[in-house]
Amino acid sequence: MTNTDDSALRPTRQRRAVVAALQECGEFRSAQEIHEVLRAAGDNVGLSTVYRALQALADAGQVDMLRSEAGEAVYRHCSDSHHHHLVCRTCGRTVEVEGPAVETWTRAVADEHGFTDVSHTLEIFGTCASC
Amino acid sequence: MTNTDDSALRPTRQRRAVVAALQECGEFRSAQEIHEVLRAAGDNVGLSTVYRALQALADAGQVDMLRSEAGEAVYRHCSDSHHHHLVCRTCGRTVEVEGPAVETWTRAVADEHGFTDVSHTLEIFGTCASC
DNA sequence: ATCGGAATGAGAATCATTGTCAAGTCGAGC
DNA sequence: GCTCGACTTGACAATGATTCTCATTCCGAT
Repeated sequence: MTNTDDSALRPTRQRRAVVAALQECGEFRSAQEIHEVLRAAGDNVGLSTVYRALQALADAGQVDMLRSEAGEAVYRHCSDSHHHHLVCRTCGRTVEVEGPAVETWTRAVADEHGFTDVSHTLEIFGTCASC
Repeated sequence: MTNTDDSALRPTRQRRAVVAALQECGEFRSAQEIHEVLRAAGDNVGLSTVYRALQALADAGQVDMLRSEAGEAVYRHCSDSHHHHLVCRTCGRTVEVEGPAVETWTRAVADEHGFTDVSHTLEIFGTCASC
């Protein structure tokens, strides 16, 4: 809608660093954690910048954002297609899962009650085999 | 499990007030909002107390807690059975919905990947007919 | 190389939530 | 009805994530 597509995200050193960190890590990480990682790696990136980069990436759909059970925003580099997450609440290991039936169901339920412009959030938390 | 059931929640004036406010309201409200409502009604209840009461009620399963899109914890008095919510993002109207298939599916997916001690969150947001 | 606008960063500011601890309240037993 | 100890409360400080501010810096088209 409001996405003019010429949103023009300038590929700066800092943004590249954030993207790289997310790709290397593979799990959901908070802005603060990413900031730590970058700092540890010698990349000096301001905390505000990390927050801004992550939000921009999330808005652009290049990363997934969800809230941990503690309520913090955590980010992860994911595949493009719509999917949900099965997350280990101990080690953070994440499995992308798809549930066509769930998508269908949510839409049906929303229709049934006259709701339009529907979106949904679904996350599964658990303890993985190795934890 | 850890629930000894003799959890003994003393029914104090403040806790009663919080419960009453939730029941009257019927929609998801934040701790701060409940605090406002009580204060406006002349019931003087400390903010900390409201937070504690809501957490206790949520733990006891007497109210549902979820995070608004802004990330704040919001509470609502709900039926006992496990269910999810279809929430109007304009007026806040809430419909409780049940999806046995979803429950089954989440458990199956978790099992399949060796996850145990599984929980899940599922909320549907949309615009209701009158909005 | 230059210019304008976008991006950065250090720190302050905000805001929900939690912790602290002395004072108040409940209710079982006398 | 009165007492005592345990549970609760509340005013305020403390925490911690996130956002804001704004002067400085960087990007990239000209």
